[in-house]
Amino acid sequence: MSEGARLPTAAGRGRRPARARGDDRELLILETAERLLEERPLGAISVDDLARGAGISRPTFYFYFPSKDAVLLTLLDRVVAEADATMTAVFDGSVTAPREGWQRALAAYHGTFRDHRALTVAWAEARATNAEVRALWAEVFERWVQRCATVIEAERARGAAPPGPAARDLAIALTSMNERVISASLSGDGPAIAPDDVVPVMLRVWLNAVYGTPPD
Amino acid sequence: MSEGARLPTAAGRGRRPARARGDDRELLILETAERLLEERPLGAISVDDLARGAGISRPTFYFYFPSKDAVLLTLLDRVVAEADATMTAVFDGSVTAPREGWQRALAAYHGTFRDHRALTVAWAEARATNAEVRALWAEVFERWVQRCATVIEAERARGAAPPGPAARDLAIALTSMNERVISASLSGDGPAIAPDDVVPVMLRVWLNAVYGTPPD
DNA sequence: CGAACGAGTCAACAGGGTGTCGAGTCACGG
DNA sequence: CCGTGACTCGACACCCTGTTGACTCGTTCG
Repeated sequence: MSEGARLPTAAGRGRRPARARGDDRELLILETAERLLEERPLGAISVDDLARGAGISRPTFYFYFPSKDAVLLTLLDRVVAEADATMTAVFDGSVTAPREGWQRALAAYHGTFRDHRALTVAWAEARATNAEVRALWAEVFERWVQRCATVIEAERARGAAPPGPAARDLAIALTSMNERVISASLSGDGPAIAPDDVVPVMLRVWLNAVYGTPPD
Repeated sequence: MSEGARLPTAAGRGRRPARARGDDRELLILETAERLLEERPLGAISVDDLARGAGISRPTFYFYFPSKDAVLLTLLDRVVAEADATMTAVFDGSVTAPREGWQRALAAYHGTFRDHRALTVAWAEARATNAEVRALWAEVFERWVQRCATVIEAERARGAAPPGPAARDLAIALTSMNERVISASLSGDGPAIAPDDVVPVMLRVWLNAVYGTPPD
């Protein structure tokens, strides 16, 4: 099917369409993966499904990716980049009140994952069995923890927050909460907080944990 | 191997050793599973491993359990029963101070899972792919949430705790934190809180979330 | 032009896992 | 001794993964 399409892409720019076909296929595989993940869990998607979805045979799939998980990893790298950008913007943005700063950070965190529901759920699933996925998550988690720990220490230093457990431990505990609460809310199994209440509830716990009775 | 063993068990009691052999085998499979889980993750254990570990062939395994996950489920049922017993004891026990009550509850929660590290990690892994495991966990989680929500409401009613987010939402958020923090601490991948600090840190977050600046 | 090359492609295979079927064995109770 | 029910497993059907080797087809270069 679609045999007639003979690299009409980027024709005007001329000069060597090298790997034009290949890039298309790669993209198609990624899109197929994202599409299939919307309708069923990662475990129910085979390499053959991805290959056929992209109009190629299974062996050809392996020409582009070393495994099914590698496709997921590529997809996740994008989300990670997006999340990092958002996170940096939020942490560097001007904060008038502490409450507002934390609120914005939590909303950004929540928003990023909510915008990629299927991917987030698949991520959680793959983390259980794939070491690379686990490592990628650990990396993201660690960055978030460090930023939060830094802020908590700053708040303590300027006397806005009382002393307490090691800032890092507190950050780990609270970030763990975020992760699990959001994951449960998105995957929909088990008791979960209603989507619209996720951020307010988390915010409340964060503020209490960092400041005791919250400011304002 | 061990062919010579000809049901010498329960010989004195006489009268039909019906299913004596079978019960042994079933037990042996469960023990094998628990033993193998100490040394490698669930995904790296095949039905054949379980069967050979119990000295039987793969088809015979299916006489006792419908699948590998069913073995895990049986193992988990025991832990759940134990956890429920502990939990009930803790919640019904006399509490002199609120702080002490929560501290005891969190320590019990943490202790139950720490005492079954391998099983807890396997549980988390299986939850990603198996609906029954997910359902069992949801049940346990829900019971814990309800008990906590009830206590939070009682504390608010008697004026010990200030109003805040729906008690149930707060309970879900905090229980989610427990789950993830303990799971990370036991599985050892990614940033985690040191084992001995898990309960103190969680306690601090719980008290702040429920009471604002904690009592005492 | 024609050989050489590299990207892209896939049928066929090897290997490992799951779950099932049917034909057994064996110890009792009638 | 003959059934019956617990128990056992060789062999099979299937599904999935990852690899191999041959093949097509543009491009490039002598």
